[in-house]
This record gives sequence, structure tokens and C-alpha cells, in this order.
Amino acid sequence: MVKRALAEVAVEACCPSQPKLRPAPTTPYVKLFKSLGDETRLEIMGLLAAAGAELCACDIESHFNLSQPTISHHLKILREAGLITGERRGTWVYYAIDRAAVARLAEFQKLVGG
Amino acid sequence: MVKRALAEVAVEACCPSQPKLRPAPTTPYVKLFKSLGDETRLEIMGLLAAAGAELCACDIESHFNLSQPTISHHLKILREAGLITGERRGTWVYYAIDRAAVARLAEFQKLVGG
DNA sequence: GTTTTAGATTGACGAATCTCGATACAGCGT
DNA sequence: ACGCTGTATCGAGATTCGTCAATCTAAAAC
Repeated sequence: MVKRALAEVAVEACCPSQPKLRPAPTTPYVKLFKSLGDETRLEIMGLLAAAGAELCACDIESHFNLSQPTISHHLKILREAGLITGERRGTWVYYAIDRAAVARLAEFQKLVGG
Repeated sequence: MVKRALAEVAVEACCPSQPKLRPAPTTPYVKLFKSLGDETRLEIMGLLAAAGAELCACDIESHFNLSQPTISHHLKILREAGLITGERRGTWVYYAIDRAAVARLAEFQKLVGG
């Protein structure tokens, strides 16, 4: 009788009472992934990675069929997400991949099961 | 004279003529990052990671103050991005992190400078 | 077959996002 | 000081996205 009652409970419940599952905070990564979740911005990252060095904004612009304000906007988003660094030298601004960003990717990767 | 001419060019040009920089294709990662670029979906990933096992949809829903259709929608997006797997067993659907997704994150990481 | 319950789908609305033209700002050269 | 060039910011329009209530489908129990 007891045995049967337990069996019934097991069938009825899909979730055997996990009241307080405490996942690691993922909020810090939202901005990171939101920034990477755009075709143009990802291509900018690929461009900087392929260059292996810093590129000036005009260089990046010339690789797209997008207006200058649009590229500038994307560069700003990448900068604010900590994915790239931008340094003004004279008239031009040079952008490069921020290596700390790669580290944060590794962190998240470990978090989700690496 | 020749020397001086070269110097002038170096000053005037920020981009020393890199006509065909051929970055690795980043397009395949767009959907991946777009899916991760949402607070709720990222938290679902954290939940599944913390569980270390599959969870049924009802379990995931109970951790949010969002409607059932909304969670279902997010789960679909994560599934279509290859980030999680969903398997129906009887009445319930069980979700788990797709380990291949972690591998793709590592790929991208290597691409941008790991 | 009917009822019940877990999930998925549909349609609609508000918010966020991408894009552009126009404009403003920063540095260099004259 | 003035103009010129590279970059950033400011609206505004168009599209995408997150959310919900309502509805539909799938599987199990009766």
C-alpha cells in the first residue's frame, strides 16, 4: 500500500521539489551577448581579430555598406560592453579587441558546463 | 626626397592599404549570441547549468514571474539556436544544455583571440 | 470519447533596436 | 582664425523583439 502511494506521487510530479536552485548570476553577461548578437558587430570583431592589431574607424567603415554614424554607433556599443578598446590619436581613433572580453567568454563557458 | 615623400604618406594615411582583409566568417555565431543576449534566456541557461541535469518546462516556469507562453517562447529560441535540447517524455518536456553549444562558444573565443 | 493537464502556437501591443541624414565636436593644416 | 577631415551625437523612421491573453495540440486518466 505504501509502495503504491509512492509510485503514484512519482508519476504525478515532474519536478521533485527543488525549492531553492541557486544558479550563478548570469546578469553580468547580458550586455556582453547582446552586443555580440548583431551581424555587423560580430563582423567588426572578426575584422579586428583578423587584423591582429588595432584598426582605425575609417578602416572599419570601409568594409561595410553602412553609413558612418551607424558604424560609429556599433563601435560605441562594443566599447561599452568591454569588447573593444578605442583610443584617439590625433585625428583618428584606433580600435582593438579587449582581451578581457575573451576572458569573460571563458568564464561564462565554464559556468554553463565547460 | 624619396624619404620625405614616404613620411608624408605615412602621416596622411591612417590605413596603410589593406585591400582584402579576410576575416573568418562570424555569421554562424549571430543566432547563438542573439539568443544569449536576453536576461531571461540567460537565466534559463544558468538554471539548467546549476541543475546539472534536465529540467521540465514547468520547473523552469516556476522560477520566473513570466507567463507560460513567454517561457515557452524563450525555450524555443534557445532550442533553435542549438543551446538546449528538448525531449518530450509523456506529458512533460525536459530541457537540458546542449553540450555542442559550449564547444561553439570555445570556437568563437579562439577566433577572436584566445 | 471526454476530461484534464502540460506545452506550443497565434495575434496584438509596447518597447527596444538598427539605420539614416543632419548636425556637432575634435585636431590638424594653412 | 578659418577651413578641412575624421569621428561622435542627435532625432526620426522602420523593423525586430519581449510579453501577454486566448487558443490549440498532445498525452494521460477516467
